[in-house]
Amino acid sequence: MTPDTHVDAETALDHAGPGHKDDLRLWLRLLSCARLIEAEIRRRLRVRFDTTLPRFDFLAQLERAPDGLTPGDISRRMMVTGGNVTGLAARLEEEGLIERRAVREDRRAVTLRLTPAGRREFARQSAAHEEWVAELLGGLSATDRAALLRLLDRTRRGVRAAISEGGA
Amino acid sequence: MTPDTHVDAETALDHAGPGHKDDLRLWLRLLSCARLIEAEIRRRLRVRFDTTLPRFDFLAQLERAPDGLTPGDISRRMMVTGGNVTGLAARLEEEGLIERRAVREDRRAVTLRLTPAGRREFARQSAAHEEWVAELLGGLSATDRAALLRLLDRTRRGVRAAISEGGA
DNA sequence: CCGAAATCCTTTAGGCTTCAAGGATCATGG
DNA sequence: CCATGATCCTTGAAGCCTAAAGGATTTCGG
Repeated sequence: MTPDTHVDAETALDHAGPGHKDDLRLWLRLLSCARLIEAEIRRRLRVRFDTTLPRFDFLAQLERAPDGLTPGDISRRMMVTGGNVTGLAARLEEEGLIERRAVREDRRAVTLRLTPAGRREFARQSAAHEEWVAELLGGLSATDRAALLRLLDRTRRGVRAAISEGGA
Repeated sequence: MTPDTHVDAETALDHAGPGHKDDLRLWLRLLSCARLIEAEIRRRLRVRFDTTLPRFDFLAQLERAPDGLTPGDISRRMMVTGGNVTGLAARLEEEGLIERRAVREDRRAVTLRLTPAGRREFARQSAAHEEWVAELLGGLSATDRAALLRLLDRTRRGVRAAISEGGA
C-alpha cells in the first residue's frame, strides 16, 4: 500500500536475480503445454473409448506386468494414493477389464491382472493413444524433439534434486 | 486376432516412421516433468497455506483484474467448466477471500473480486510460489532455460495447430 | 511364544472436475 | 408486444484424488 512496501516488493525480486521471473514464465509455459496435450488426450479417450486417463494408465501398468501387480505396486508406479487405487480397481473390475486374485503367501495382499477382455480393450486404446501423441507432436523437427527430450531430462533431474534437498 | 491384423498394426506404425515411439517418450517425459513440479507445488500450498492450486490460480486471476471478473470470464481463463467455478467461488467466498457483487446491466451475471483479506492472502502465497518455482528450476543454466522456453513455445503452437486441424 | 510395530488394503470425508440439465434473464425478430 | 433462442449461472450425478483412520495380517524383538 505505502510506497515503501511497493518498492520493497520489487527490490526483493530484483535482488533475487533475473531468474525469478524467468523461471515463473518457464514453469507456466511448461504447464500450459502439458495441460494442452493432456486435455486433448483425455477428451479423445472419453469420446472414442468412453474412458479416462487414470483408467488408461492403470491398464497400461498391468499390461506391462503379466503376473499382475498388487494395489501397492500400482499406487507407487502411478504416484497416487492407495485409496485411489482401490476405487479405480473396483470400477475396472466391475467392468470386467481386470480381476483380483488372492495371494497365497500374504493374506493381506491381492494381485490385480488384466482379463482377456481387458487386454484386448487396452490394445485398442493403446494403439490410438500412440497415434494421437504422434499427431500432436508431429509438428516438431527431429532436432527439436531430441533437444527437448534432453532439456526435459535435465529439468527433471534438477527438480528432483531440489525436492530431495528441500524435503530433507 | 488373425495374423493379417497383427501385421497390419505393426506395419501401420512402421510406415508412420520412427517418430511414433519417440513422440511417446517425449510426451511421457514432458508429462512426468510437469507433474513432478506440480505435485510439489500442490504439496507446499497445502502444507504452508492450507490451500490448493485451483484456489491459488483463481485468486491469481482476480488479482490481475481489479474491477473483478464474472464466473464466465474465470471459466474461460482457467480453462475449466462453469460449474467448477461456481464451486470454487462458493468456498472462497465462504472463507472471505472473495466477494460477489451484482451487475447492474445484467441481472443474470455477477462479478467476483478479491476482498482486502483475499488480496493480502494472495500476496503471501504468490511470493512463496514464485520462490518455490525459482528453487525448483534453479538447476538449469540460463542457456538451457532460454532453449527450453523456445522449444516449449514451438511445441505448444504445433499442438494447437494439430488440435484445430483435427477438431475441424 | 507373544505382544508391539509395521505393512497391506479399504473406508470415509471432503475437495476438484466434468457433463448434462435446469432456471433466470436478456436480446431479437416478427 | 412477445415468443423464441441465446447467454449466464447453478445444480446434480459421477468419477478422480487426497489425507486420515481403521481392520486384518505379518513380522520381529524379547
